[in-house]
Amino acid sequence: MQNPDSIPSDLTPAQEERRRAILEAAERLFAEGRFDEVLMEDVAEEAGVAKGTIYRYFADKESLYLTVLTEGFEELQRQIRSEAASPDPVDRLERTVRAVVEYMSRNRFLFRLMGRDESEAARRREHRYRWKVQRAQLVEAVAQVLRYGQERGAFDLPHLQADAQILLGMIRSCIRSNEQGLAPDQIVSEIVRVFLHGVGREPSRGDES
Amino acid sequence: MQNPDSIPSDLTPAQEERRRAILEAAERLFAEGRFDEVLMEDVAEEAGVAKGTIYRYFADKESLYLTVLTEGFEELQRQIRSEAASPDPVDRLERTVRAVVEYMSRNRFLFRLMGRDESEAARRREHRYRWKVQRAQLVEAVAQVLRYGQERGAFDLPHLQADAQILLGMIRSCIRSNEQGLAPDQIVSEIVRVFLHGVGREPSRGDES
DNA sequence: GGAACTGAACTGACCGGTCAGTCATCCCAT
DNA sequence: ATGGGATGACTGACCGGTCAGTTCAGTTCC
Repeated sequence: MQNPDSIPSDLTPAQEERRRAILEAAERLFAEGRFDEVLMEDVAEEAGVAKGTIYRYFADKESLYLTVLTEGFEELQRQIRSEAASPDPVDRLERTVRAVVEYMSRNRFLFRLMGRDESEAARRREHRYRWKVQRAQLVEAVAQVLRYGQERGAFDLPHLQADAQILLGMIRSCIRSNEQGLAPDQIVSEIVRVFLHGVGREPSRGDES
Repeated sequence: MQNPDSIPSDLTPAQEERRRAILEAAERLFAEGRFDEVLMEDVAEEAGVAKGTIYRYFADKESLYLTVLTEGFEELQRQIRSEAASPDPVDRLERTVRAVVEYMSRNRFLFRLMGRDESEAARRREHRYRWKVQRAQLVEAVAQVLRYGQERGAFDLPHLQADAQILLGMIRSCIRSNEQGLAPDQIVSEIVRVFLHGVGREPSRGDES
């Protein structure tokens, strides 16, 4: 840990592969157990690597944990940004929601980790900060999509940041609840429906698509 | 822990008080740190009690943790049920949301813990089960309120359980994001607004209150 | 008087992190 | 081409610190 070269930044392909194996193992284990319940030995075994090797790629358990989070978020953000290119605001929203839903369904782990608070994720200042930034960027990516619609008069968002958070929260909850069926497409359309039109039926006017 | 009387079920008022002090201390600490970061010694100190005393009321750390969760949820459910008595569906919804928002703002800890997954909360089968039931009951309490509106034709909810989850998710996210101001009342009304009417502006009709 | 509590010391399991030794690979000298 | 030796990644038994949980002699409260 104190050894400065213990975390090399340029890796050979083979090393890259190992690093990835460790990260994926950690992902899986951290997703289904508490931090203290996940043993470095288990991570090593799951990754098909000796315990000591982990410490060649990550300074310590804490930083392994944080890296899992960070890289997951980065990937998700990339997905969102690459998907949100449609000119129609509603369409763009739908694509964004779909990107998040799909990513999170595929990576159940990140979905769980995402809900945990910064205090949970990282005790150390430096770590907590990275995590906070990460989260903020994700929210911002979503907010971007909403702002686009707002500027074109398609959405009405008095609290843009809060509304982006709300949308993410809706997705999160919906995926969690999805133990009772519902295909990804259904989830996406239900979320978009509620987010755009709400669940209220105006009794006065009888409008429904 | 192996001592069968170590967790007495009928307590004198003074003992009740002690138990509560321990629980509240644990609440605070678990809210701001990871399970493994919270030391029983700290809990004892925070509660103004000797470490050994904790073990007169709780079998072990795990069960203390679970009790914090469980009793918090029970309290929240009580709040919801007592608050949701208005005959008007929308009003009832709003009161429910307010109850949750207020409770969670007051008990930041529960808000955090609530987001954690069952696997996170409790490794042991027995515990995980209790926690799962707890969550389900909370969702059910909210779903109840929605169903009421549904039956009166005020809401349109194709996936009642999912929609209850969505609503809870919205609240959760909104409170989290609330580091940027927003009074509880604002939060409540924004959530209710989005949940009922959505953020979409129908460009065809120009209706807005 | 005795049950419950204190506080401080104690125990021992447990697990993060280490490091001496092993192994694979590559390179150069023959 | 080939052996041998240098380099550095990898291994896993081991170490040491940390805490959950216990114990106990003394105290407080009922």
